[in-house]
Amino acid sequence: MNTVAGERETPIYAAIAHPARRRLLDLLAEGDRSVKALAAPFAMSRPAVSQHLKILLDAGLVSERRAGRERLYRLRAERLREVQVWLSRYERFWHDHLAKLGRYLEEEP
Amino acid sequence: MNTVAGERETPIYAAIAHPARRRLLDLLAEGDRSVKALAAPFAMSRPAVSQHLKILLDAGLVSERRAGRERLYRLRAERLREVQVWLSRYERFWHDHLAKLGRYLEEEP
DNA sequence: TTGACTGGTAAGTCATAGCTTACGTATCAT
DNA sequence: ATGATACGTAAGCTATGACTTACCAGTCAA
Repeated sequence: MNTVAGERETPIYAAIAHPARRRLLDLLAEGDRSVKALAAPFAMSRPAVSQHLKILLDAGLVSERRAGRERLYRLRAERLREVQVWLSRYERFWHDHLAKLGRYLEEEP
Repeated sequence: MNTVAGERETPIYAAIAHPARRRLLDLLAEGDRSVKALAAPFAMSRPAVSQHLKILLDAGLVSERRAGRERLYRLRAERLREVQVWLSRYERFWHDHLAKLGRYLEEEP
């Protein structure tokens, strides 16, 4: 059993694994929002939403600034690019018809 | 506190949240592999890899077929498209940044 | 048939994710 | 100054994710 080298973990994939956090990002894509505004559509408590926001914050997917007694969260979508880059290695599987044909020929010798 | 409607959860995001499972997909992108071959690069036990494979299987990201005493796993990359579609809503954020950067560089030679 | 492989699954442990309520702090309005 | 608002965080609970070892069944080779 050999070890996989350079296994440094990105918190981004775990951050977007939860549907509530993806929804939060979706809301923030429309513009900066306060915690209250972000929590409104959810059935869960506001502290729960705060905890989700912290996870997004730690992953660098959002930033926060204070405005009076509110805290406004802002989307940092650039961090999602890492995921897109990883996904791009698989694009050929649904874009490239030749690849499909190649795989078909492989399974039918 | 209103409820978010239609909160149907996809197992795909959770499936790709674990680095070992992303690595397994990466390995399978090179071609079909037996469990033994897939487990080789990992420090964890083979049953652990089997359990990861089951999660990928349940998410529809891989399929399995039997060949003698081996089980060959095959990538089903099309299922990743769902993630790419979600990500595409954020592409403009870094495309905008790049466009701005490009214009800035043109103005300041 | 016997023994070596391949690989799934059960059982058990440990850590942590995800929620709740309770509380503290800063800000604003009156 | 007082009370209401916005929010973070601590504490505690439960469920589950991620591993391990032990065991089982199926396949192949001698």
